[in-house]
Amino acid sequence: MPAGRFCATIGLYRGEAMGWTTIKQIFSDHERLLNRELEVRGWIRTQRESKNFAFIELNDGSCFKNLQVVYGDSLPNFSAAVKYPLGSSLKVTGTLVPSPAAGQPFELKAEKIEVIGLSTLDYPLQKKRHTFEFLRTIPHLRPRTNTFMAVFRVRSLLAHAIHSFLQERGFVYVHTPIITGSDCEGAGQMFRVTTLDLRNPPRDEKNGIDFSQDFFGKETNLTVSGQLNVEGFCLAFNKVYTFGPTFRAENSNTQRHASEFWMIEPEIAFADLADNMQLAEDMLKFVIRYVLEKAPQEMEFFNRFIDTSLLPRLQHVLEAKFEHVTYTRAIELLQKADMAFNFTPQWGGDLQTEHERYLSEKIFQKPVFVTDYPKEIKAFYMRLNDDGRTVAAMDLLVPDVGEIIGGSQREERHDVLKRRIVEMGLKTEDYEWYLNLRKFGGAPHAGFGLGFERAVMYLTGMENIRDVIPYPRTPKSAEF
RNA sequence: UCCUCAGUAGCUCAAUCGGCAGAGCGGAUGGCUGUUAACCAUUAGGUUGGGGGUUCAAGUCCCUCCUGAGGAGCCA
Repeated sequence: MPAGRFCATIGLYRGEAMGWTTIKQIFSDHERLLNRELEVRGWIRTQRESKNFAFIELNDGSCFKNLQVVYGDSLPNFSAAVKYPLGSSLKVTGTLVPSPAAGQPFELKAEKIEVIGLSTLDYPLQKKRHTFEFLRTIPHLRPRTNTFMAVFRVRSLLAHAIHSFLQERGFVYVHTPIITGSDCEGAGQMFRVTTLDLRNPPRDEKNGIDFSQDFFGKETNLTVSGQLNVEGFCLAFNKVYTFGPTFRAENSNTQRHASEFWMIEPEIAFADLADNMQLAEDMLKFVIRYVLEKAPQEMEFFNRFIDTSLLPRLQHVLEAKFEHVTYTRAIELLQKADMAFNFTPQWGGDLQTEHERYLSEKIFQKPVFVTDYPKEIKAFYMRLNDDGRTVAAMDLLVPDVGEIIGGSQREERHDVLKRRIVEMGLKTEDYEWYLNLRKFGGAPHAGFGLGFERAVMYLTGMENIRDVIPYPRTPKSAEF
């Protein structure tokens, strides 16, 4: 049968019960299922054959583990089956029996092996280790590998964990717009959204581009943050959050940056910076605990093959109280450090990556909140402290990943906020609606942004953001 | 965007001073009665990222472009 043709009868989806047994069910209920006749459906991960018998490692996606299928030359299609290429999808019926060999407690002794979809000999995934770089060239196939099946299951669980944590605490999920009409969100370069003919755009009287003829009648872009929008909902619902895609057109080429990524932005009213940090710490601990509980096989795999210090480190984070240090104190600690930095730590300057790493990995060796940065290096909406020089901002630095959370208490005083907008060289008319939130019953409020992919990296030990996004988008790369 | 490194068989890599382009894995063929990245034997497989240049001779040296990785900046 040629590849791409289907021959076996396809079962219908029947809700939770699929009409056949999943490998997950077999692993969780193998004592009851032993010596029973079962049907499974999955893909050949690997196959080993001898003269009169053969083994297939079958994975059906229901769980991390493979099911060993054993079959002999009593099957009429034995000689054909040993040549089914890796990746082929099968329907196997047989009896679950105890395995006589070490390596697996049980196996499926096949009585019938039917091809659902044959693969071909040029299937790119081989019975050997592949580099992540190579697997990035086949993002549509890499979920069929151990590592990526584990990564993307954890990614899914982590998303659920975040929703669970926030929903259980009464947070309202707000879908802030992805297309934004304001170019003033203040977080980097944006992707333009337009239906104008780029080869021949309409011109205005100054020979500029006439955006009044564009789809929305003005310039529009993809969002770089939902924060400003969600603040309006925060001052109605009190506890709110966004969780959606975010787009940055920065030409960033690092392991930690992507052009399209997901971000979680909780925002709480009648709250200050300390409440904000407590929320961040509780949330991070909750989701770590959740993923460890729901994906023990995957996490064990990461700890064994990706990062051997992963589980001890996560356990340590669960037990530790996160550190808190002011920016001013952090600069002092860095200046006293017995370490030759490429950039000398100096009050008023940004913390360099090397400084952040030194703080979280050497001095504290656990997650650390750095707070109260100089107002000049932070966004206009962050609340001005009483000293007049710093703002109520916080960054959470974690070992190995770096900045995973950035947040602040927001400036709730109308006059101070207006002054800060002017000081930062921004136009007050662009922020009229935002200032109005302070005018019509404002309240102290605070929030933060959690980079979802960075959290996935932190929980899995994966070092490159391109390996925790199904189809990553980075500069010069938007294939598939 | 800047700095550094890399690109050779399907994959992972080697090729000494510029001198016949190789190995392992994967594939094919055969063998093997319990394999676990199975094992043993045989075998096929190449526009050395693209373009240009130097040279009797270029995978190797020079120029240029493309792609990838690591670091920096920006940030989540």
